[in-house]
Amino acid sequence: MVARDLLGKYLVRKVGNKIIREKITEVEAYVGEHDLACHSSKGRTKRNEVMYGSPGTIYVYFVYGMYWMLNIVTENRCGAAILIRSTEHYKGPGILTRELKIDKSLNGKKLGKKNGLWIESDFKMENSKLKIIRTPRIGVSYAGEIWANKKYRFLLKTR
DNA sequence: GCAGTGATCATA
DNA sequence: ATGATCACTGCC
Repeated sequence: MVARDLLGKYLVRKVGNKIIREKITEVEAYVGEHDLACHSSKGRTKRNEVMYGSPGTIYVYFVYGMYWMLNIVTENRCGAAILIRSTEHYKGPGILTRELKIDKSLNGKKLGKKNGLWIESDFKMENSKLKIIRTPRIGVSYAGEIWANKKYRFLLKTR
């Protein structure tokens, strides 16, 4: 699963001359239209349009009148994506995007240096076994018992 | 525990 | 046009 692969990698954000490099510690998987917790479960709309793009596309959306959520599309045209929930220093998806200055200008763009947001891997991390914890996803109780309880949240165990 | 906040979507 | 909902956060 792609969600696991993102854990321990570095999310790199360049804004102006500043580069922020943050280790990803928490992600959630949203696996497609059949996943009732996934935005694409209600079909294709203007908001979730970019989820139907190709892997590596950035899906950013706005919730609760204040927060941007950062997702990476993982599958070709299935409406599936990974939510990046937190990194080493930024706990929580809303704080992460606030600190990294991520907003809808990145929506629909591809990960890559030219767009100022990309993923880098750490050689040491690739060769070490990561301790990963799985739990149900956060804030998706509306999805019904079956989908709300799926263990699609992945955390890096730090000690 | 819950208020704040505004885009988005369904209903009309 | 209106109203409900929301992949959250911070303060109680």
